[in-house]
Amino acid sequence: METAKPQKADLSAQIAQAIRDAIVEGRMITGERLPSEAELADQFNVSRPTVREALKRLAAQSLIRTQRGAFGGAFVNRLSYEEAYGQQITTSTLLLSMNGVSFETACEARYALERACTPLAAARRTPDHLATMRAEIHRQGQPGLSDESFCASDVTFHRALVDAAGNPVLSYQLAGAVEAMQPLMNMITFTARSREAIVTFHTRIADAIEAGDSAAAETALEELSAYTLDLGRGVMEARAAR
Amino acid sequence: METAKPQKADLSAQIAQAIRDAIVEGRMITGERLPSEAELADQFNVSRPTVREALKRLAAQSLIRTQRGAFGGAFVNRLSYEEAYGQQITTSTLLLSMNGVSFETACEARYALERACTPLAAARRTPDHLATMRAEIHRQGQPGLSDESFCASDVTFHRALVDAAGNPVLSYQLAGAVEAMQPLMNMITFTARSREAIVTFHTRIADAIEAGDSAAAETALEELSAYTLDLGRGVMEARAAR
DNA sequence: TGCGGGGAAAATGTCAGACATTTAAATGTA
DNA sequence: TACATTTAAATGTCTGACATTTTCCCCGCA
Repeated sequence: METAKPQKADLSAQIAQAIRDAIVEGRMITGERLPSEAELADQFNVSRPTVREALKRLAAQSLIRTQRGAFGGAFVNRLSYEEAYGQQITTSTLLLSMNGVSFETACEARYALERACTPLAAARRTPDHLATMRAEIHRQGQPGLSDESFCASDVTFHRALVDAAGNPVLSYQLAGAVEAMQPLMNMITFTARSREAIVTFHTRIADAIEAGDSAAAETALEELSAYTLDLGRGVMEARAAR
Repeated sequence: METAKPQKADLSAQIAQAIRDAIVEGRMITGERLPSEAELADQFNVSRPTVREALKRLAAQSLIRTQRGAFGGAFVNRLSYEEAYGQQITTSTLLLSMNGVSFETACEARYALERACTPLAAARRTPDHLATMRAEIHRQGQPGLSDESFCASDVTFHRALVDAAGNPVLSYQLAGAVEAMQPLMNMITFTARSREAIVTFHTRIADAIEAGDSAAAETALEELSAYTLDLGRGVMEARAAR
C-alpha cells in the first residue's frame, strides 16, 4: 500500500516527484525545511543515497536549496527571476539546437513576441532603458566590432526593449526567445552595409519608444524582422549551395 | 591541477556543470553515449555516488536519459517539445506563485504574448484549430460547468489559438504564460453573466481568426484582456476587504 | 544449417555503513 | 557580559557489496 503511487520508475524519481508535487501544490511553502535525508529515507523506506539522488533532481530545478551544518538541510527555494531566466534560456537554446529549428521559425517567434512588448514599452520606458538602447546602438556602429560582439550587443538592445515594458513576467518569457536566437544569429556574417541598416532600424525603434509612439515602433520592428529574415535566408542558401 | 576548474560547490554540481557545458556547446551530440558511471568516476576522480548525483541533476533537466542493462548507460537526450513544454509550465507556475506576482502583471503578460500570435494564427489556422476553439466555446456555454472546468476549457481554447499560429517555438513560449495563469484564474468565481461575456469574446476571436481578420481578433483579445483584468481586480479587492 | 535457450557480461539501481566537513547552538570561562 | 570552546546535527563523500536489467554470444538440438 505504501508504494502504490505511480507505475514503475526509479525510486529516486518517484520520491522527487512526490516532493515536487508537495511543493507545487503548496503543501510545502517557500523557506520551509524538508525532513533530513535520514528521516526522508526512513519515511520512504529507501536508503540515504536514493534520497540524495531525489534531492539533487529537485535542486537541479531550483526547487530546493541545501545548507550544510547543524540545522541545515534542504529548504524549499523561492524561485528567483534570475534562476528562472537561466533555466528558460538553457531550455530554449537546447530546444532550438536539438530540434533543428529553422532560422525562419525562431526568428518569426522572436519578433512576434517582441512586438507584443512594444505598446507597454512605449508607455513605460524609463530613461535608463533608453540609455541602454542608445548605448548599444552606438556600439553597433563602431567599425572594429566583431560579428559576435555585434550579436551580443543586439541581444542587449532587444532585452532593454523588452525590459522597458516593465513587466517581469514578460521579461522572463522573452529571455528565452531572445537569447536562444544568438547561436543562430552568430552564423550570420554582418557586412558593413547590413550593420548600418540594422542600426537604422534600431534607431527608429528607440526613437519611437522614446516618443511613446507604439505604432511606429511596431512598424520598425516588423521591418527589422523582415530584414533579418532575409539575411538569414541568404546565409542558409549559401550553406545549402556548398 | 586537476581540480582547478570552478570556485567551490558540490562536486556533483561541478561535474553536472561540466557535462552540461559539453552538451550545450555541442561537444556531445544527441544520442551520444556518456562514459559509464565507473569511468566518469575515474575521470573526475570521485566516487560513483557522486557521479550518479550529477547524472540525476542532468536527468532532471531532460538533458540525458539513462538505460539499464548491458550497453545501457546515459545518453544525451533530444529535448522534445513535450518535455520542454512541461518544464516551461512548471517553472512559470512556480515563478508566479512564489514571487507573489499580481493578477494584473500575469494577465498583462499573457494577453500581450497572445496578441503576438493573432496575425500568424489568422493567416495559418487550420480547420482543426478552429474546431477545437468552437468545441471549447460550446463547452463554456454549458450550464452545469464548474469554475475549474471552465478555466481548463479556457486554457484549451487559448492554446488552440496559439497553436494556430503554426510556430512550435511560439507554442512552447506561450505554454508557460497560458498554463501558469490557471491557478490565478481559478480564484475567480465566474457568474453566469461573466461566462456569457467571455463566450462572446471567444466567439468574436474565433470568427475573426476564421475570417483571417487579424485586426478584429486583436481587438477582441484586447477587450477580453481588459474584461478579465476587471474580473480579477474585483476578486482581489474582495479579498483585501476581508 | 538454422534456431532457440541459457549463461555471461556490462551496465545501472539500491543498500549499508563509515568518515569528513560544515555550521549553529549550547556551554563554559574570563 | 562577551568571547572562546565544545558539541551535535546535518550534509558531503567514499567504499564495497548486491540486485536487476538487458544485450550479446555460444552451445546444443532439430
